[in-house]
Amino acid sequence: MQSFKDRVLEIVAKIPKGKVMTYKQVAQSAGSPRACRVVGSIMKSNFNPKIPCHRVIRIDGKVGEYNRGRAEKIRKLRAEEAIK
DNA sequence: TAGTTGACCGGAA
DNA sequence: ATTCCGGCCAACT
Repeated sequence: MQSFKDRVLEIVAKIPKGKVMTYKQVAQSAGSPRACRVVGSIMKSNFNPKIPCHRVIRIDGKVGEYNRGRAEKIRKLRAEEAIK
């Protein structure tokens, strides 16, 4: 039995290149569509290169926050053509 | 065990 | 259009 945290990490790690998922979408895929806040908290607590958290953005299309800086996150997304 | 926190979302002013 | 407030749920202390 994996915790919600592990499940979210697994889903985020499965996000294909050039694709982006919203926090809510990830939370829903993890089993709790209303735990969008928890998803963010999980990521900052489990940041590792296997988890492309820069592909997880807000539902509004904004990048949200990032442990290394939003500019860096946006740059990566643009490099993958995941966003405008 | 209970309380606080938060990389969010949605609605209201 | 932007800004404020409340809610929701899991992790952390």
